[in-house]
Amino acid sequence: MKSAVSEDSNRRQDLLQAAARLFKEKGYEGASIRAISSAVGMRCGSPFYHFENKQAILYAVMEEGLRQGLERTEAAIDASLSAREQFERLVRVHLGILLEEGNDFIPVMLYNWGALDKEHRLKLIETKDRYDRIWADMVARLQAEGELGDDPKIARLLLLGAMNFITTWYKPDAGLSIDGLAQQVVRFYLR
Amino acid sequence: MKSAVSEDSNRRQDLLQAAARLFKEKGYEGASIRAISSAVGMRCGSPFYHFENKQAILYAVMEEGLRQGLERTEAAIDASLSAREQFERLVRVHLGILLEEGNDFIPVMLYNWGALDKEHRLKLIETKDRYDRIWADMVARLQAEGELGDDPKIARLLLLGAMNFITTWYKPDAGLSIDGLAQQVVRFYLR
DNA sequence: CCTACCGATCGGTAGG
DNA sequence: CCTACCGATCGGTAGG
Repeated sequence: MKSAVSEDSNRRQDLLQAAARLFKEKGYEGASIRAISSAVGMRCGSPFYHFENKQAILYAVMEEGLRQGLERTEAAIDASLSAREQFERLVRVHLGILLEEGNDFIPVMLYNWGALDKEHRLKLIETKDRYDRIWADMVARLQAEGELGDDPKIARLLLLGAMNFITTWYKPDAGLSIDGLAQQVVRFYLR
Repeated sequence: MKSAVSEDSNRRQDLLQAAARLFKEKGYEGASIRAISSAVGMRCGSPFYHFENKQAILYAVMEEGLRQGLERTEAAIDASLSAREQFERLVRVHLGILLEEGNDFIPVMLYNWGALDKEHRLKLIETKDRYDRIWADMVARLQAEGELGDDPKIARLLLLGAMNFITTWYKPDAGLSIDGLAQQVVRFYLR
């Protein structure tokens, strides 16, 4: 008897992981189905047993990223924490989502959003909004303590933008840990 | 008799502009030579009269961006300004380089750096470093007045990252001018 | 999931 | 800069 997670879904997950890594490295158009297939030891026709087409793979990568990211982020919320403590946690979790090994899903979403079909985009917006709301609340708490500039939308966008852009230059082996980076980010914004 | 700027270089410039716009919109791999050609009314073989290959177009786009950007940025430096005034000017210029219509060169560089050949990349690093030095000096001045977090490298990267990421969501027609945005950025960082 | 294959499109070239 | 073309690669499919 097979386990609850069937071998089929294992292979599907393998494809998703490989696709995420390659989409992040080379972009959606730059990563071919052949490259994704051979990264998991398949032939170039086989991914279409798991996904309808290449767009569906891109969509699944982003959906998986949002699912994982929202789960981790919501798990980091604790009403008993001070604003500063809560901020420290959210920053650390967000940087983990962006930079930890194997976490290529959200970077793919950030930098290949324009490659996704409009209909697929609409299906993700609701989840993205839940994300944004968490950060909007966080910014509101910090502003209530006089900690950030006064336009809440700009504050949120600049804050997240600064973190999101780290994806483009961060190298795991350059002597700067994600924990260290998270501390620096917090110290930069909350003095 | 022809003018100093020959028609040849006009067509080359047209190609560069169209390539920058399409690379920004669709990414390097997503924008075909055919699309770039037809955007300027050429046939698909003609760009190779002006450029050796597609990589050379990408390189030329980035080089043009750096050239224009550095020129504007250096022109904005004025030793008689206060740190805050200097910061306001640099932010405005940087946002202009990123967001003004027709300024697609630097965004292409920021988001397609990985698509450029290693040898080409090396040839641009010197100019990029001049850019970074200007901002490093700016950050040092602000820190000397106690205005930013204390790690200079992180401060520079987060500051520029927050601005650079604006490229991914800014829409010129959404009621937020670049001037207004620049003011918000300054107010966010220097309270 | 593989084999064998398809039409379309790609970057690039020769010759004018 | 166009015409006409090339080999390579692409996403995707039928049949098993």
